[in-house]
Amino acid sequence: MIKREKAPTRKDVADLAGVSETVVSYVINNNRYVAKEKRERVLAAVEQLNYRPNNIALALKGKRTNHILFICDNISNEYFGKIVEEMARIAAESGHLISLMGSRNDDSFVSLVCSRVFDGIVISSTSFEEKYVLRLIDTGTPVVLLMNREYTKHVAGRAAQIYTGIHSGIKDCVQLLHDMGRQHIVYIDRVSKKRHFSTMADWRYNGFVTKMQECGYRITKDNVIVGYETEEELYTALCQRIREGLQVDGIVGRNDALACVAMQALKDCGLRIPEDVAVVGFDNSRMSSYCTPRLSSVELNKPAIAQAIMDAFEEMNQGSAPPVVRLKGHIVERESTRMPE
Amino acid sequence: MIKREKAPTRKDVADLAGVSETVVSYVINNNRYVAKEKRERVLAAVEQLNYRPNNIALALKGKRTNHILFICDNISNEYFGKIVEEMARIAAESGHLISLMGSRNDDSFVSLVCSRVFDGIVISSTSFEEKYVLRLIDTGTPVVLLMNREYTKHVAGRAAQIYTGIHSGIKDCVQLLHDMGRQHIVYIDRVSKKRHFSTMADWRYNGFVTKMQECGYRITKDNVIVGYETEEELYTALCQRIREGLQVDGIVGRNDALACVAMQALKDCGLRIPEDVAVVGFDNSRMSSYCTPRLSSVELNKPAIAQAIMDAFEEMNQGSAPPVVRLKGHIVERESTRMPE
DNA sequence: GTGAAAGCGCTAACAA
DNA sequence: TTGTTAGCGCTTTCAC
Repeated sequence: MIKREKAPTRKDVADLAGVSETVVSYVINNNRYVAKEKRERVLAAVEQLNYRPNNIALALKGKRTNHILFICDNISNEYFGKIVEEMARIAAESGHLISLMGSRNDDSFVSLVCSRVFDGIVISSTSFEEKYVLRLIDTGTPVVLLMNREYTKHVAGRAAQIYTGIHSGIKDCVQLLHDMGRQHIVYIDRVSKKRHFSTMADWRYNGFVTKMQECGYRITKDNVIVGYETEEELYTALCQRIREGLQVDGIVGRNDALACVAMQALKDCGLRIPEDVAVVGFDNSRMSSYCTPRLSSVELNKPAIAQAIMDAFEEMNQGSAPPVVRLKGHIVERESTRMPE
Repeated sequence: MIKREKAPTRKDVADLAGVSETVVSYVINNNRYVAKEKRERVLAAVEQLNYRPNNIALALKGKRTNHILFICDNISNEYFGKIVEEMARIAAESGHLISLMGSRNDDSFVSLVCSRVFDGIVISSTSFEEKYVLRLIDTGTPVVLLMNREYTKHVAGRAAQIYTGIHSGIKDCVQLLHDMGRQHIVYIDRVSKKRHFSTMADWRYNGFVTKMQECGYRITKDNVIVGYETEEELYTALCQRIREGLQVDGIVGRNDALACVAMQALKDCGLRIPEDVAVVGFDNSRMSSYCTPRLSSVELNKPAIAQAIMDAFEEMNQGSAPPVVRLKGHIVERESTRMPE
């Protein structure tokens, strides 16, 4: 029951300009010589009718759709929004639309995405299954992966891979706390309704464990807080564990929100930040400058990430092999790790 | 140079099942009687080839695209993300994709959106120009407007209108401060590179001014903080104005981030919150529970908004007139407005 | 109950 | 230099 008013078609333009549809096509695409005078008539008709080529018809013909899709875990995370904003800025001149979509781990979601046809798909999700990634790649659409996690060999060489700096970022956090002489460093892993546990395939978790070992720390189950479904639950559990004597003088949060929850728990247990416990978050989101104390946090280079994504699509469309890019982030230090004089 | 591997088409299915393409179509759409045995062969072929109808071809035929677009001002605002999440949850069973896109105020953006064809478009933007909204409506696509601002008569009846509770929410803020006996209530308006000034067409500004008058306050230029390009600039200016003796004992922030900036300025000027100045924000975003003191904030009913949007599309697709829906939010009170005993 | 054929808006051989 | 025409994958009369 969807009725659309008839947008002007190529035929309308042709009629108005008194030429054949083909000529219109040539003028629009600028790929054949057309008599100057006819060309001008066509352009005038285009102008007058406010004609725009129908993207859908183009897509059907196997042409570009001018639409790039960004699939993420959590659409309300400002990190993704910022990257998409940057991408949109870059894409504005090439005439691409960028849209952001939350992932769903099921066949019908993937089928829908496949059938809708995009010029490119970027995936930044720790939970989106690799088999689905492969199905997307199989459609022939250029795919860019933001490497939050490891993928198997099946993906290698078939999709662009951008290492955003997550791994080294988390390592920097551990280094920072290590440099402060902290002995009991604790990592706050994701909260998840599905009780999703991180493995070494997860690049944050991996970075933490790897760096801890490099720094000579021994890792026990007390070094990784995991298994809670909500932030409230995490808060409560944290308070309890602290009161029960959990040894902790440094915390690395998987993201800023979790770091903030941890800070809340610490403060409510009478611990001082950073004197008793130093805390670092991840994402450098707005809340890191608004919480108390202000939170040190890893800032990934979002403009560079966005640029790398767009460049990767460009290259792949030229026929090059999917590139692999390695970027780095840096810690923005604030009060939560800065000892008062 | 985009090459896609050939996805199975209706013809492949027909060949495999040994029937005509038409029969396949009938089976898929379930709109004609097909001999049971043939139907099963078709279904089997579909299964075997993992065939999915090509959405683009459907769209070209004027069918649904199963894709709804949400256009917003600021894609990294978690408010939009939450609404889209809810919409996606509702849409999962009807098989719709929802995607979020930042608006751009120019012809080419609108043309691109028009030509891409969506089943529905929701617009929540204070800056997206009405003429562009009208162009979108003119394509025949059902449009839902989230009423952050006023539109002219040209839009009325042609697009669904959802009043999210912004207007009453801001009024509630003023009421709350009024009830606390505050005399000098200040509204922090948006920061904007373009030095965009709010007018009475903006529903937050409008709500503030209206309610202030209803409560009998006199409004001077000191009651509206406006005209700064960045949050830093706002912070600096605020500090200076406070030191110069700005009269203020209540603040309403256009959003949580601005309220937080204001709190920072107040604290840094030695004022106590809420004793000296009570502060309310808007959006009830995560930062409102992480800042110090925790910020009271207006929570809009995002699940209800999402439901209203999806219902509106449903109705419009049934051929009903675009509905008008009025929702309400409520203030989540926290420390920033709660006087200690 | 089923199939042939037209056509959605567009591009790209191929002919003229 | 320009027009004719055959499709891209699909739906839907309209015959059979």
